[in-house]
Amino acid sequence: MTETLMTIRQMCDTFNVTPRTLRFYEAKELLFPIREGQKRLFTRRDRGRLKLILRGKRFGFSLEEIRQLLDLYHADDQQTTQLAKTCEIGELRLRAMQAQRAELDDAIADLKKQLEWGSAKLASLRAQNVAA
Amino acid sequence: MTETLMTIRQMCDTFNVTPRTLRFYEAKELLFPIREGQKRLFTRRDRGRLKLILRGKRFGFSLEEIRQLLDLYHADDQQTTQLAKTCEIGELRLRAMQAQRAELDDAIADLKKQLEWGSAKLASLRAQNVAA
DNA sequence: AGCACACATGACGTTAACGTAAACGAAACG
DNA sequence: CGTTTCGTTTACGTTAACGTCATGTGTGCT
Repeated sequence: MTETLMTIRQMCDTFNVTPRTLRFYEAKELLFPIREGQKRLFTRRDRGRLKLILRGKRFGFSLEEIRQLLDLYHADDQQTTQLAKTCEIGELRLRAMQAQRAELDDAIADLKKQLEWGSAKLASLRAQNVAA
Repeated sequence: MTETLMTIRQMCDTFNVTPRTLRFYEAKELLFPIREGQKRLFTRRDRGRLKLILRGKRFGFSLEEIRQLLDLYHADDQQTTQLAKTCEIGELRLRAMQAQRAELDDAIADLKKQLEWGSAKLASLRAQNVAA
């Protein structure tokens, strides 16, 4: 069975982050480990959130933005109004991401073209070198 | 005719950036405006580079990474070895971008799913409210 | 008891990408 | 000629996301 509670070290090993990072996320209210005396114990919920945090970061979302998204992902107990608001945020974020994907596609195409040009140029330069 | 040289203010208005930004980019050797006395005058080449800089930034590329890409984009006068190196950087960057695109697609799919779930939940909540 | 070890809490340091303020030169305008 | 208007340099301030001590505490071995 996957232990239901994990120490800070187990978390670090599992997700490859430092203790400092986990404490920082707690301070920023992204995680809510329970306390056993002085020590932190991370729940299954915390692990779920951390997974999403790390993915969010890979796209350059700020921690603050991620916090808003997390609210959306855990909206089970929210009131209607609150849920509506978080959905709205999610829609905005979705559009932003789609726009970003479009731009990314553009940039990829551009870069590809440049690389082809570069290869061609390289080929011609090498040909010259051989000739000389 | 598009003026071949632009003042810092014209640049700012055209690209929606601050003078500080342009001076900063010059200090970082991303732009090379010529000097008329004390003042900067930006060339067509600077405008091209700035456009690419701004696009790069939208993907979270650091200015340093962007500088390397710019070298690739303006490699006409490079030596073979240098060109080969910049091409290599470009290839790496391309793979990174493609990977990022894949992750972005994943995240978009996830978010879409969550939003559908949210809408459904909202609908059922509203139905309850009407019933009550 | 003595000691290592895991964890905790400050609090200051770091990097990137500018913002912002001070202090000055040149030019254009009334 | 005085003063806005642009522009310049120098330099310190700022935010995000942690890193890196310094210092303190509770726990389990031996």
